[in-house]
Amino acid sequence: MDLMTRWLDPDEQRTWRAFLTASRALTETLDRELQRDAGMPHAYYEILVRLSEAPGRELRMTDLALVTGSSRSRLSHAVARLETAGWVRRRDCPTDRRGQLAVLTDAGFAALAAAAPGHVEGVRRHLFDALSPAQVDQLRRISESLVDHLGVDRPLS
Amino acid sequence: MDLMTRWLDPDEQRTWRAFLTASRALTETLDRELQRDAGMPHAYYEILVRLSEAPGRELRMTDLALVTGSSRSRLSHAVARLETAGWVRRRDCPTDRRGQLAVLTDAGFAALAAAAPGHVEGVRRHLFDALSPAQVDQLRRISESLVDHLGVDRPLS
DNA sequence: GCGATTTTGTTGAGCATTCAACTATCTGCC
DNA sequence: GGCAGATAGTTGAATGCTCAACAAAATCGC
Repeated sequence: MDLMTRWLDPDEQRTWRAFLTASRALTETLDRELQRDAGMPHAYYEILVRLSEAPGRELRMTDLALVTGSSRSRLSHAVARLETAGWVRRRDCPTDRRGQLAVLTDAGFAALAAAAPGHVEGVRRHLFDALSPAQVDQLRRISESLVDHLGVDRPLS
Repeated sequence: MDLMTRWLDPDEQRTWRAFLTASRALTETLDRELQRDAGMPHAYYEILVRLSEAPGRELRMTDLALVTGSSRSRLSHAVARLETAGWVRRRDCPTDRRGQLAVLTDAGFAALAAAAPGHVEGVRRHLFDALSPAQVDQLRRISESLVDHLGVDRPLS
């Protein structure tokens, strides 16, 4: 009955489980550190980062969802929360009356600036310090292959 | 003020963001597929897998938390849910009166058997089909380095 | 043995995410 | 111009996770 299923051989199994364990442990560790040190989950940090890099420090909700790899719904809830924190505000899009722009406030920029050094240090410690330069290069190629293959090009829902 | 911070250079930045996007997209895609096709999140699937591989199809809660990389609390909530689904039951540990054993039921095993082919196919399609054999090997080494480096050896909380 | 500490597992509150449903607006087409 | 369908964003309910607090039982140190 499983004649169609391309099961994983032991090597693949080992690779898959190691990858799962590593990526989960890494993201959870960084998420925990960020929550502890800056009072925000990693998803929110990413929103602030992307806004800080955008011209005018503002982005359309859909574009922000795209670059942060989240669904519209998730982003909508998240921005609502960031708005009550005073780190982001919304304004109407001038060219599309359906649209909303999320704008990074000065307080949001300050919160990001305060959080960044510790977080970057964490990324370096937990990821880059564990790998050789060749492995970092391999990881970039592998990740970019996966991103291409998965077609990460639209909001998740 | 940032003299101490080892910032990421552009290559590292690119690697980090690609990795983040890839691992998030991969896990979310598989999670969504599993939820759609088998009615369970990936975390629950993993619990069933690990129980199915254990002698007697049962494990101590702490050990199960360890191998699934979850906190005791998460596991406790999850097993409670799996118990109401009829896929797992609990029994007292005979050698430690504090302890609980999570036991995979026949219904749980059947649910796992039904879910596995589709999920494995998804892993192959979304992960292995995107990579060359050399890259798979690299990914294994990289992931194992990370796991070692992160010290994944105890429940998360 | 016995008190201090550790370990095991659960619980409840709060938060983040998902999913489906919904409104409002825009675009394409005739 | 006007209608059909697509797109933008929000909402609320349900689900899962985190964190801190807790009870019970085991272990350590003397």
